[in-house]
Amino acid sequence: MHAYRTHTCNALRLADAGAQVRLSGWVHRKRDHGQLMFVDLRDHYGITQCVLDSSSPIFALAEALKLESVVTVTGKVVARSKETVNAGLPSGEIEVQAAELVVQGEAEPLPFPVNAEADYPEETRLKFRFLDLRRETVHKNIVLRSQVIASIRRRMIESGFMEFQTPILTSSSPEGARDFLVPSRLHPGEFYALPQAPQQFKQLLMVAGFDRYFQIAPCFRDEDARADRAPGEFYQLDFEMSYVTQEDVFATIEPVLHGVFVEFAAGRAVTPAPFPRIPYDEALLKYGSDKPDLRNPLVIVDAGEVFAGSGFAVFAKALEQGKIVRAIRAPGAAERPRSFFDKLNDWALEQGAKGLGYVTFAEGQAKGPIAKFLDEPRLAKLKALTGAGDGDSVFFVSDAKGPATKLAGAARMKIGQELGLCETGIFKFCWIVDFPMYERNEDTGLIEFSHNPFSMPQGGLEALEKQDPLTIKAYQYDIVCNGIELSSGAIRNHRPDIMYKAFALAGYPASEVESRFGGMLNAFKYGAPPHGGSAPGIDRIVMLLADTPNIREVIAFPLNQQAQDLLMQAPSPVPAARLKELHIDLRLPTKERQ
RNA sequence: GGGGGUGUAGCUCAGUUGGUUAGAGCGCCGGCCUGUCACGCCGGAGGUCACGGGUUCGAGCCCCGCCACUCCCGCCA
Repeated sequence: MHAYRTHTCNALRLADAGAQVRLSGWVHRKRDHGQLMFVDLRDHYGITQCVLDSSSPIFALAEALKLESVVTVTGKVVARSKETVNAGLPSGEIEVQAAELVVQGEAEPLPFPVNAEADYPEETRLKFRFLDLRRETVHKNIVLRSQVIASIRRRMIESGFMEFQTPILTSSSPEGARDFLVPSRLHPGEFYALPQAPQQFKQLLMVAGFDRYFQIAPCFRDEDARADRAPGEFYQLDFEMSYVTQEDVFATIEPVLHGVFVEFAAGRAVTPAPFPRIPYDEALLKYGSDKPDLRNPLVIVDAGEVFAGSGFAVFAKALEQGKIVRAIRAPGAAERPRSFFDKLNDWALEQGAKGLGYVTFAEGQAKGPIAKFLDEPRLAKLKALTGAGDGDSVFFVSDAKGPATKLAGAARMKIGQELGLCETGIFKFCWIVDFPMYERNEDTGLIEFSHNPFSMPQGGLEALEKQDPLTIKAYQYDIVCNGIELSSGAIRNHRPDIMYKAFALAGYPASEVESRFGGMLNAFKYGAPPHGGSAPGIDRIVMLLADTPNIREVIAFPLNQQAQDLLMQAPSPVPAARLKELHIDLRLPTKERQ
C-alpha cells in the first residue's frame, strides 16, 4: 500500500510530482473525451485537474459524475507536458492521475451553474444560497468579510480596546427606528426588544469604569430595505471611549479604518489620515448631501444673487418665495451636443424638478436658453462664483430652502458621472462634523432633536440657556466614504442637568425624561465620565472593499427585500399552542396574504 | 404606503406592426470523441409565455386587474 497524503485542491505544485495524494472536493467541471476525461476538482482553496482514461476501472463511475457532487480522488501527482500547462491555474503545472474515486455526496441537477459567474435572479440565489455561496465571487466576499472583521478586532485590541457582549433581549428603545419585539412568556403582555444598537449599554460600561469598549455588534431595526441597507439585522463596529474629545475619537479610529482599508485596498488608494473634516452646513451647500461622495470634484454654489431680480422669472420668483437657486460648474461641457443637455433635463424632470437650466460659456459668449435673461454684471458674478470660464457650462437647480438640497446633490452626482469626472479606484473618506442639535419640524413647527438626543451640545448648558436652539451644534459626527455613511457617532451628554435642559427645549418635561430614559439618567447621577464613540457599519465597509453596490453580496445568509429568509422560511406561522403560551391572540388584517 | 423596472424552457435571454408549429446559448438525457481546461461534434426531451379577465377571426405582443421579485421615495436618532 502507498502512503497517501491528503491535500487541498490548491496545494500541489510541480515539486510534488510523483507523490501519492488524496484530494476531496466538488466536481467543478468535467471534460469527457470518450476515452479520456478531465475532472476539475474544487474545494475552498482552489482547483486541481484530475485525469483518467478508459483503461481505468473507475472510468464508468467518473463518467456518471454529476457536477457539484462531492468526491474523494486518490492518485499520483504528475507534471503536465509543456503544451498542456494551464497558466491560469495555480496548480496548472501538475495534474492528478486518478486511481481511486469515492462519491461522498451526490448532487442533483443544479438550479443554476456554480462554475459560472453570470448574474442569476436573487430570489433563486437566496433560495439555494448554499450553492450560491460556492460560486467564486460570493465565496470570496464572505472570506473577505471574515478577514476584515479579524483585522478590525486585532487593530481595536492593539489600540487598547476590550470586546464586550451586551444583551440581545433588552428593552424597547424610546427613540429611533421601529423595534423588533419578542413576547415574554413569564410576563404576559410584556415584550423584549432586540437592540437597535448597544447604545445605552456601551454608555453604561463607561459609567462602570471600562474606558475603551468595542463590539462587533448585531443591530436590529424593523425598517424597509435598500440595496445598501439590509432589512432586519446588520453589524456595527460599536465602540466607546471615556475622557475623550471629538478629536480624540477621530485620532483613535482613523488609524483603524485607514489601516483596514489599506490592508484590503488591493491596489486602490485610500485617503490618508487625518481625514478631512467638513461641517454639516458646508457639506449641504457644497455637495447637497450630508454624505458627500468626494470622488466627484464638482461643487455646488449658491447662485441666489445672480438671479434675484433678474429677467429670468422662474428663478427670480422662486427666490422671492424664499426658495434657493444653486449652481454647478460643469467643466468642459460647452462642447457637448444639445442632446447632452436635453438628457440631463429629462433626468431632472424624472427627479421631480421643473428642469435643469444651464448657461454655456464659449468663445467669450454666454449661450443657452437662460443666458439672454442675464446681463453682463450678472454673468460676471456667475463666473466669479462658480469659477466657470470659456468651455464650461453651469447648471442651475431651484429647490425648497432648508436641508432639502437633495436635488442639487443629485444633479451634482449626475453631471459628474455624465462628464466622467468621478475618480475611480480610490476610497475617499471624510468626517462630517457640527451636526445641528435641533431642527424645526416643518409640519408641526415644533423644535425637535435633529439627530441623537444623547449628544453633547456644543457650548454645553450655557448654549442651551442662551442660544437660539436652531443655531446650537452638537458634538456629533458621521464618517463617510465614497458617498456612503459608514457610521454616526457623538460625544455623549453625560451630565443630568444638561440632559434635562436639552430635552426641555425639545418639549420633554423632566418627568417624561425620567420615565423614558431613567436607567441611563440614573447611572449618570453616580459619577459619569465624559465619553464618546461611534459605530461604523461592518457590512458597508465590506461592501466598499468588495466593490459591490448590493449589501446582500457580503452577507452569507441575507434576508430578501421583503425581510424574508427564503432558505429557512422565515418569518413563518407558529403553532397555536406556542401562541397560547405567550398569551398572544392573532388579529390578522382582513386582506389575505399568500 | 407611493413610484419605476422586470416576469417567455432548470438558468441567462431573443421574440419584428397582433398572424402558421414560441426560438438561441448553457444545463439535462442519448450517441461519438485520448490532451482538454467555458473541450468539440451529432441527436433528443423540456413551455399554463407569472396569474385572472377583456378586445380581436387571431394575443407572448394591445387593454384592465392582480401577484412576485428588484431599484428608488417615505422610513432608517
